Amino acid sequence: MAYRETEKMRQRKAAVRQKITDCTYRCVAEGGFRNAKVTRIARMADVATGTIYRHFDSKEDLFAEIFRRATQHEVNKVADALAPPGDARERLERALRRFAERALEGPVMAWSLIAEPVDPKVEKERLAYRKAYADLFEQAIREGIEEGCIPDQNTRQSSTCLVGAVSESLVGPLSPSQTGQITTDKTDNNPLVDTIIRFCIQGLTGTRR
Amino acid sequence: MAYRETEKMRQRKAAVRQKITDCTYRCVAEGGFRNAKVTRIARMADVATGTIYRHFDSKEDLFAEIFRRATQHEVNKVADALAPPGDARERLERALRRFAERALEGPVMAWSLIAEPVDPKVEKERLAYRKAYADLFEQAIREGIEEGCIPDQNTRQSSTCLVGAVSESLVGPLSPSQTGQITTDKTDNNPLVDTIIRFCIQGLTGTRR
DNA sequence: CAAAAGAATGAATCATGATTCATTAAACTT
DNA sequence: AAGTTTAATGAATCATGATTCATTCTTTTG
Repeated sequence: MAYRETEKMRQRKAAVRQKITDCTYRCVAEGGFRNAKVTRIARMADVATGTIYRHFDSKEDLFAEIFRRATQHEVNKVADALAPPGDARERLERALRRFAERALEGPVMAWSLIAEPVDPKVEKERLAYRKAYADLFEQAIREGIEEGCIPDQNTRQSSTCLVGAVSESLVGPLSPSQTGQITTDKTDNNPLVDTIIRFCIQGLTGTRR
Repeated sequence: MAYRETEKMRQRKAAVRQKITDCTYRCVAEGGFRNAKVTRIARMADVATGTIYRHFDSKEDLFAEIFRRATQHEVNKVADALAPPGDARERLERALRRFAERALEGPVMAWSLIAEPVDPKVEKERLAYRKAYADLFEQAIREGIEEGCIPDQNTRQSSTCLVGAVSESLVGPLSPSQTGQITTDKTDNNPLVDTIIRFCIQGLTGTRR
């Protein structure tokens, strides 16, 4: 017998793979999937282009993995914001705010996840992503209805309106090229976000705060 | 002297040009700008690919023209809906409904105009398009504020939220490939549209109808 | 260390589609 | 009808970028 994968090798391979995914993520965050050419990723990760194909069957597969990783992260953030105690309305407001702030911090990534055209395998991931958000918001709206602080309505459709209002307002206008035209101050008192949140909550509850 | 363009020729050229733009429009309506390859347009219009370059400097220019044509049409439709008498709230509701119905009738075109990534020259047209919508809605909101039927607010931002909520709800979910999964009944009593409109009006006015 | 196996390389190949341009056809003018 | 000018043609060329694969480098094992 002549060769068997050793632990050291396993780790080294994992490290390379990790570097590739990290660089892909960075490329996408910078300029969307359009911007993430295999050659560029390879250069950035300091490997040969062929190496990428040793770790992934195709660019599409690589992208799908990145997409999954990114969306899990985002959805978790929003889920976290929804978790703490409070009435449904408060919690929804918190979640929307988190969603909006995340989008403002990384508008290009947000746009890529929400709206950039992608290959079929990635589109499949996107469906799951949309569903995850819709489920989160829907659940909260439903709880609000039970609690009586939100009037009865089609929860799924409302949830979609929420995502639409926020994402279009924040990432739609400055979608592809023109980044950095929005004041991305880390502090969460961005008046734009406030306006959007108010619109959403009113759309949901039909009452002015 | 040897040659001077005659009326007949002028008309024939105009006809060819028209045929090219028509076919481009159809291609885009079917599958977005992605789908509108020069070769396909040429085949469809029954001209040689080179002929297209006799009428347009580049594909980008052709696209820009199509985009302009399409958006003028859409914006006019919405402006029409905004024109008839009524209080601002009624008129806004009518305009939003028109906007939504148009999007439902041609979801792919709507998506192309709103969200599909396009070349710089086309993106420039899109900015004008967005602005046209924003201006329309904004003006109506402002009138509503004066009339007292809409509370004071940032009219520009609210207007963006309107466009976002509607477009995401209608064309976002079924953006690229999967058309025809929505019940596109011509009758204007689509419950999905009703839900969205209600959400928007509430978001704007803060009152349940 | 030599043999064996896997990993990495990156130039070459393929695929897609826009654009060009030498050639042909058509339209005017006298 | 011959000469001149513009229009149309579509195969060839260019540009971009994904993918392959013969070759080279590393690791493992006896």
